[in-house]
Amino acid sequence: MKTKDRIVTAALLLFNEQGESNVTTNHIAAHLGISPGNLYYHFRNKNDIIHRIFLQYSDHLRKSFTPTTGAANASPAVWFHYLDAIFYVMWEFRFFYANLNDILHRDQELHLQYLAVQQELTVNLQALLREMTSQKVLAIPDEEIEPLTEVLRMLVSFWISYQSAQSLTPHISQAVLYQGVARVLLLLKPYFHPDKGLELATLMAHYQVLGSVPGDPFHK
Amino acid sequence: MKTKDRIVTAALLLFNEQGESNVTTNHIAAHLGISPGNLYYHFRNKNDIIHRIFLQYSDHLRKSFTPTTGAANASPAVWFHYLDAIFYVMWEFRFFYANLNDILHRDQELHLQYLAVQQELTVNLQALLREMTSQKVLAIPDEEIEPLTEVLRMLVSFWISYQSAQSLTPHISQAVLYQGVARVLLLLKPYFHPDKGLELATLMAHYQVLGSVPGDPFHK
Amino acid sequence: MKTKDRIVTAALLLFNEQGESNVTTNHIAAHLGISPGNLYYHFRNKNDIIHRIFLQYSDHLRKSFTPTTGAANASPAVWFHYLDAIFYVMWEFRFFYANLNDILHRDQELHLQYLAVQQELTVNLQALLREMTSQKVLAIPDEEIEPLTEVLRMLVSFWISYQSAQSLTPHISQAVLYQGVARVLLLLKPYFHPDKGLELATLMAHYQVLGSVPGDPFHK
Amino acid sequence: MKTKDRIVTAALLLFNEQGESNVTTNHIAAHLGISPGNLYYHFRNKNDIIHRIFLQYSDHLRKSFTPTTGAANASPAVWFHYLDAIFYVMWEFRFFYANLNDILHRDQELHLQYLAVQQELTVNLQALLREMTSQKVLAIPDEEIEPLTEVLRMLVSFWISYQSAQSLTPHISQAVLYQGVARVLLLLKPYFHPDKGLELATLMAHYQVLGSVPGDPFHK
DNA sequence: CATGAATGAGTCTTCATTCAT
DNA sequence: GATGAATGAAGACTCATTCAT
Repeated sequence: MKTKDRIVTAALLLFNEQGESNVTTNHIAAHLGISPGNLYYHFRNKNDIIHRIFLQYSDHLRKSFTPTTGAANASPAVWFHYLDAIFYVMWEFRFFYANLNDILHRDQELHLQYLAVQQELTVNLQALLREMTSQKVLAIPDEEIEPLTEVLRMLVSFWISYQSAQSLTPHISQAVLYQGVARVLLLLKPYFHPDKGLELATLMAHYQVLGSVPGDPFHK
Repeated sequence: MKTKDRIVTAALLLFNEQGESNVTTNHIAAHLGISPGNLYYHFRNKNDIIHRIFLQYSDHLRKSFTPTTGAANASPAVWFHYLDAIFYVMWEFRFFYANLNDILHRDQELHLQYLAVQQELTVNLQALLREMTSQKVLAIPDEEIEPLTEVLRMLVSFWISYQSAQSLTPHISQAVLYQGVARVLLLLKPYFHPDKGLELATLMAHYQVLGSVPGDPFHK
Repeated sequence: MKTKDRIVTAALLLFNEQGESNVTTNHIAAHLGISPGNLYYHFRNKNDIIHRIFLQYSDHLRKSFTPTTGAANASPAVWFHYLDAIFYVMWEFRFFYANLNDILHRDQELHLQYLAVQQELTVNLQALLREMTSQKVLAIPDEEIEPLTEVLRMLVSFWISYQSAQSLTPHISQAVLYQGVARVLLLLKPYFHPDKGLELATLMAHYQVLGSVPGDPFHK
Repeated sequence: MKTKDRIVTAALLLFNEQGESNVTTNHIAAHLGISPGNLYYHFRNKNDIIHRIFLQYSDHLRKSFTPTTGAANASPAVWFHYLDAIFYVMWEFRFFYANLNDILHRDQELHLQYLAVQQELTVNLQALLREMTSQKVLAIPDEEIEPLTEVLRMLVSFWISYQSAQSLTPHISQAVLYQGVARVLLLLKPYFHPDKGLELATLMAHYQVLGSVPGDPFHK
């Protein structure tokens, strides 16, 4: 692996473990056993590293949330796909969610890119909900689509922050993130078509189980 | 007003205006025209000031969310009271919501107090929802009370952070907070008893108007 | 002596001895046995210190070059005064002359102040030459007053740089500065009225002697 | 053109444009599209490049200021030649004049070469003035030849620095350099033989025109 | 109560230079 | 000849906190 990639990987690891603000460029360099100068050879500054990580993040988002049309959206398999994708991004880039505002307000360029990605997501999510409504999976009044997508985005974006505030340690476990995924379903539950009760129950059960792993295997 | 109180007031003002992390103890002292030493005579450290602010915060919360029992909970006046109280606390202590995790994870004692208050709130909120359900205002299945309160708490706790992330400036307007209050209603809407449609519509209209002040009078 | 003044004095000393660019804020602090933080308590940054020194510099200039009118300007005593003042400022702030452009182009505010002082000086110097011309001491054609003042200003401003370039060590001695003063007289010599030959010769002899001290007593 | 020469050419260009201290070895390499390692293959270090530029500089000087003997020195054509040569060297190596002391005191070997060239120049210049005096073009008392050559050298060596200090931008235009050439004539004017008034006036007019180009064509 | 000077560890960043390939 | 990754010492500056008066 190239040094440049090793830096990104190490930064992501340390950011996720210790919080972005507690990880200095010197920490990252020391962690890799390279000199600070070398790190600055590959990246102009710390924000530049975060930029690179953000690219990975938005790539994942774009790949995972390309909307499908038609009957596919009536299949639980597709629903699993989306919910798993939510979980994956939340976990892999949890430092980003945990320090969203610090990071965005320090770097306007990144903030603009973030807003662009959010805008795409909003459009896709609304299309998805409308499609599911027309597939008779959901029954969401048209005027509620918009506020609902907003609440859903907010839930996903700040679930980690919320959970971090609920716990004395800033670390979050995968289980806690699965609980967040389950909450997404909870918010949609009132709108689910009665016919789909069984499928919905299966989905919810799935993520509730994942969300209740007693001993978190990832952090002691 | 005593110096000690003036410090708390000034700190709250500056924190809300500029963000807690951007306000140093020297800023606060300079703002009041006192010496940093004097500030440290009254408070052991910066966290100690935040502690005092937090006391005001939790006092407000406790006063405002004491649950009522019986028919009172069927009255829109009471609902207004709660929603206005939510708004008030969000606005008055917005710096706290904007930097929740930074503040909590730096100071375990404060964090414990925060969790205690949240626990009280959770109990009260659940009682309120149950009471409203028994008053035939809402119809929330018992097993959904718990997750719903959690989502509501989360919505209120991170609405400011969410909105800050959506905007290029970290400043928050009152209008934006009223939109958050309106979202609380939105989440409850599916559970409202059909009979209460009119009252609900009035409530929602009220906060939507407040949330859509075109020119924000607080920040240009 | 207050710490703030001690910092200015130490900075001036070290700047003059080692060159402004070779003296860091940490050097200054270490030289005084104070912490870097303390230095930054008294001054916002390194330029701020230079600013303060520049104030002393321009104060001296303004005090020393207030022009006199009338017969006084025909007296050798007054000429000595001006030439000694030139020497004093060159010596006391030699670091400034030695690094003029680096310092000015790094700090626009200082640069503007510098230009303002230079403008004053130009006006005063031109008035002086005209006065001496009308007192029959000099005979400078009116159209040459302007370019001549410019050359004189330039000579004084860059004499130190010039001499530094001529020597393998960057240090300059007082003798070398006196040679600069003598050069000022040299440039004016062609314009001196024949009647004043004796006075001029005395003046020149005075500064030539000072400029030829064999062993420089100030630097080994 | 060989890489080694391309490096020298690029370095000179960038130094003149941006100032020697603002141009890193990496800048030069990047400007040429070569690697820093390659640059260091051809030159031991940054000073080594400056060394090479200095060779060009001194070659020009030596070629241009070889003194002529006899009647040739009474011809305005020769005077033009010398003054144009002064201009050419000032313009082509302006970075060197702008940072003379930084460059010399960093590199003793270069400094020694510089002093040697200056010594040659001094000898040649004095010979020239003496020759012109014996050709009845100038009338300089023998004891003033020496100090006058020194002032002239100083004027030429620091005219750029002086002008840079007078302007808020560090950039220098050709017009400004022509003004410097005109100042050389100004300093000699008092010594010019009355018979040569016409020729002198022509010369001065020539360089004054060049020195007063309104819109500087080289920098916007 | 109050002053304000002082501390010092820590942060990001730069750049001439080296070296294995 | 050339690449480009790597080094490391150094610099300016910040800020919560302490302490003598």
